[in-house]
Amino acid sequence: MTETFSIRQMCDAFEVTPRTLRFYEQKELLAPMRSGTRRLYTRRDRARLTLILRGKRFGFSLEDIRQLLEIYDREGSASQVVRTCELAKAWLVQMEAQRAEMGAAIDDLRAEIAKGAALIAGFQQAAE
Amino acid sequence: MTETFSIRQMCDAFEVTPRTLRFYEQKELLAPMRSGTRRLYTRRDRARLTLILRGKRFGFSLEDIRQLLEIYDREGSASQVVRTCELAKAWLVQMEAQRAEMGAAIDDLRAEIAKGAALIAGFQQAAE
DNA sequence: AGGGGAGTTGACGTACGCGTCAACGTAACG
DNA sequence: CGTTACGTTGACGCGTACGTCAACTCCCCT
Repeated sequence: MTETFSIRQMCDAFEVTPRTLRFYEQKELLAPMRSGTRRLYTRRDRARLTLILRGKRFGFSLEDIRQLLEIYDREGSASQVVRTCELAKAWLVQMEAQRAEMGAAIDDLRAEIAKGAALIAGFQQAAE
Repeated sequence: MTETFSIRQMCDAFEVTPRTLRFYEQKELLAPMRSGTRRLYTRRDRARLTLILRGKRFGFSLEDIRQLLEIYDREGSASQVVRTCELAKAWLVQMEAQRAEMGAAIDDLRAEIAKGAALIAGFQQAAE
């Protein structure tokens, strides 16, 4: 039931190269099991990789993402959980700010498109 | 009234180094005027730099951003404007997708924080 | 005239995120 | 038993985005 993936299956599923997966492992973002020397990726590894690729799309560094992943690793003492929770809240603030800025950028771009559309309409009018 | 900035004033205003501004210029993201050999940054350059730094925060490459900046450069023939407008719309789709994904990531993180808070509440209960 | 301070152009160095070999292991198939 | 396929560990290379000198030019000020 713990369906495991080979490195190739992971690559096909997530559109990354083996090099990338090994690199993430070296950077301690992933820690797949081994069957002999071969890597076996579990559901947990797939969840982590999803978060890694998502983080990258937002422009976070792998080191940033490594911190973030710790938040999703439910383990540790009470004080550890408290610390992690604080860290998570800090991330939340960051991400909400970025989302807001993205909204502003989208509005700007929309306005620019509207200006362009108006220009085009002008051209067509002139051509009639 | 075309208040221009020296390179140092730009750096202080945007928290970047001279090297960064010269690098952006070399990559044709900026094209400040010159007074002799010295760079003079106009309002237009400041607007562009704002867009550049914003784009970087979203994880876009400088080459991506160079494309984006063309959209904000209102100049050219009818067909040029049409082409630019199409490009802008493609960007809009991309950015809206990224914003949506950011929303999902934020929700995930919020849920994780809630789980942590529940755990902490449990610890406190046990300590009473 | 001399000395600062700000700016300029190379040129080399560096951190990050992988790409790309080479050389080897090993499990399976005919 | 050979070979074919898949996987492994180094090790070096490369593109991006700058940092960090060095060496020189201006311009201003006393």
